[in-house]
Amino acid sequence: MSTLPTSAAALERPPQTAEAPRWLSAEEQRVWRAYLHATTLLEDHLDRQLQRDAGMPHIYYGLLVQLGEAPRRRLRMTELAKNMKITRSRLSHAVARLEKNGWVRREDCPSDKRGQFAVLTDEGHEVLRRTAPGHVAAVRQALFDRLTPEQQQSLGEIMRIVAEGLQPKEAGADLPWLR
Amino acid sequence: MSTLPTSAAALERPPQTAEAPRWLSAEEQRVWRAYLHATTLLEDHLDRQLQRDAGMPHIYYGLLVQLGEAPRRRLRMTELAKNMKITRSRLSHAVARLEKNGWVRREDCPSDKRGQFAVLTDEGHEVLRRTAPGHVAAVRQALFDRLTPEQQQSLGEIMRIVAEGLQPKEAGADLPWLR
DNA sequence: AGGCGTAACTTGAAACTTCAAGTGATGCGC
DNA sequence: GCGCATCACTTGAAGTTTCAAGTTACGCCT
Repeated sequence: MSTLPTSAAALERPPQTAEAPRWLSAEEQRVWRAYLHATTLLEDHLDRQLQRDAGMPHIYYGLLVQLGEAPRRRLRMTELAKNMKITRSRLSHAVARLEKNGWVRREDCPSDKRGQFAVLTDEGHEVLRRTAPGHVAAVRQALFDRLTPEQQQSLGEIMRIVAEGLQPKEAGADLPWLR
Repeated sequence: MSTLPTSAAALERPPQTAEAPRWLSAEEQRVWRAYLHATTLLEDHLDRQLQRDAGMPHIYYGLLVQLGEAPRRRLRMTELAKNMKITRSRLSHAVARLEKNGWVRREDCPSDKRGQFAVLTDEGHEVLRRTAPGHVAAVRQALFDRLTPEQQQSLGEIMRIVAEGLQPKEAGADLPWLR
């Protein structure tokens, strides 16, 4: 296909900029706005809740959770970034901050000298233990308590589909989505 | 109630920290993780799309859209912040940046000297006109094209419920949620 | 063994957000 | 018409994220 003459190529690629854009219908707009409102409000809500009760934003808390669930409470940086859907750069800065707090420690990977483990410290584990109940309560109150079981299930399906669609096509390949 | 003896008060307020926290079930966790993954990936995706094609992050784009839809292409700062579910402070900084780009202009409110209007400039309108099709396409591709009509409807309902729950209880009152 | 493309991770600066404090205006009670 | 609590908005600093560029190590190819 890429070897076709340019004129044919131009024909087969109807310039998207010239196509009449398919605007969102009134109903689609309502859905999209609701999505934006709900996600902004919820993120904001949980950020404040955790900043207040645990001294860190929501995503940092998520990092500790990941580490807490991992074997030996440690994860390679790239692995952790992948689990949390964030860039390595962002993770580097975040771990640096968590390290200053004494909640995470870095360890060299013995088998690959480029590699680093992020390890949950005992202090980190303790923070998690202390603040997890409050956080779960906040999530329940804002989300689960307001939805019927059917809605919860539906939400799960929808979110899986969306996440799936935005993720790398390849399974075991490298991580093209990580910048 | 607040005048009861402390012992009774202690009784009537079963210390929430002592209650056995209702952890998320395995299924609830799956839903919650899917939600977090999808929302992070989508936000990231749209931020990149708009940064690339319009030179601004998603939320700044949203501000322009709001202004574009408003009568006389202008909105009071507080109104705009409320529509977008962000704090006034954040909006102040954002508008300052958009002003530098020449996409928004501030105007004094004649009837209330404290007030400011954010006004969409012609350049701002032009940017919107030029980049809207691409953005709609991105939203469709990431979200609507992947969902059945039933799922779209369900998503709308769910998100309305969640947003509703996180918003100020009072209708016409002031804006307690704005910090 | 020596290159060389790439992987894993970090860094610094610029952009953005949050937080607390600050500036004037408003309007209401007296 | 004078306080004074509140409102509308801004500001600066500290914290976080992005972006591009950097460092070191790995693995493969010859």
